[in-house]
Amino acid sequence: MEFMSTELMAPKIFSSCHVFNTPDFNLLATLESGQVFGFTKEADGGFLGALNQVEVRLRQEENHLLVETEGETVLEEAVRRYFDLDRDLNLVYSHLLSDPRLKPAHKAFKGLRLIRQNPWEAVAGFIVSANNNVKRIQGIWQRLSNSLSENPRIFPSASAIAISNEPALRKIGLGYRAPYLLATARKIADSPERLTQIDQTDYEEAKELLMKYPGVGSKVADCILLYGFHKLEAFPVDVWVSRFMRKFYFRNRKVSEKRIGLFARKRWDSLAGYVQQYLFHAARCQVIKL
DNA sequence: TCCCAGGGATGAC
DNA sequence: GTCATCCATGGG
Repeated sequence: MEFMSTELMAPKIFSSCHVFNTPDFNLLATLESGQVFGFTKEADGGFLGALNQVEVRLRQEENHLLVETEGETVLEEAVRRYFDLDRDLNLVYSHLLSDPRLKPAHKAFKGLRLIRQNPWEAVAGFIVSANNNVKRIQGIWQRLSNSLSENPRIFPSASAIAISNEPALRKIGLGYRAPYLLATARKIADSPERLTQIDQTDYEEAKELLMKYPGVGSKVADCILLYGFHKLEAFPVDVWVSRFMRKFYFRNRKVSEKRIGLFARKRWDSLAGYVQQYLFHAARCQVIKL
């Protein structure tokens, strides 16, 4: 499969660097916890990618987040909003610390924050994520950007994918997800307002609306609601979350993903999505043994 | 080689 | 409404 890795591309030189005071932030955990697929880690620990369709290099030095961009294009407010920097995480921590099963996740990943990414990118990314692994999703993300986007470092728009075709998407490696992504891109290119309206819709109805898009089932819809619309009661139940929840809260009984979601919302209420992110990352990284 | 991965669509019941 | 089966692909 031929695709240009970012390392082989001309090295990007950024002209300006913005510094953010971030006393309770963990960039590494935030970007490596499976919320976004478009950032590639560099040798010095920095990350190259795009934030709101703007190329950036991100780096953390102790209590400072450094955002390199071309010109003065990055708005202060946009970055704070993207990384949810103005949230007091102590409410999340109180959930994690009051439960011995979740404590290791706090210790390992304190400062992990939920990202508010572009809704379309969340839709596309998590359609690709179905029965897939993070490494492969990232590769597909890069190849979609390289082959279908005007700027190969930025993820293609819905319209750009809409004018593609199934064989091209299969060649990129989407497999059986190719027709799903294509059909959904075309629906969203046709009426983008149907997607953006979800922002003002409550969780339950928003989930139903999202599941009308091909390739979007219950779990993917929850991911889109959590990472694309910042609806924090969303509790995506993938294989890792399912294992964790069954082992620690359901005595290893087999329970439906729907029941797990209901249980989580009852227990952690409007912060269920945040708790999920910590426990998913901890389970997947084996910080918590399952 | 087999197993697994941030599951969804479909059809049977 | 729930449940089994099938679906591409590549990393481990």
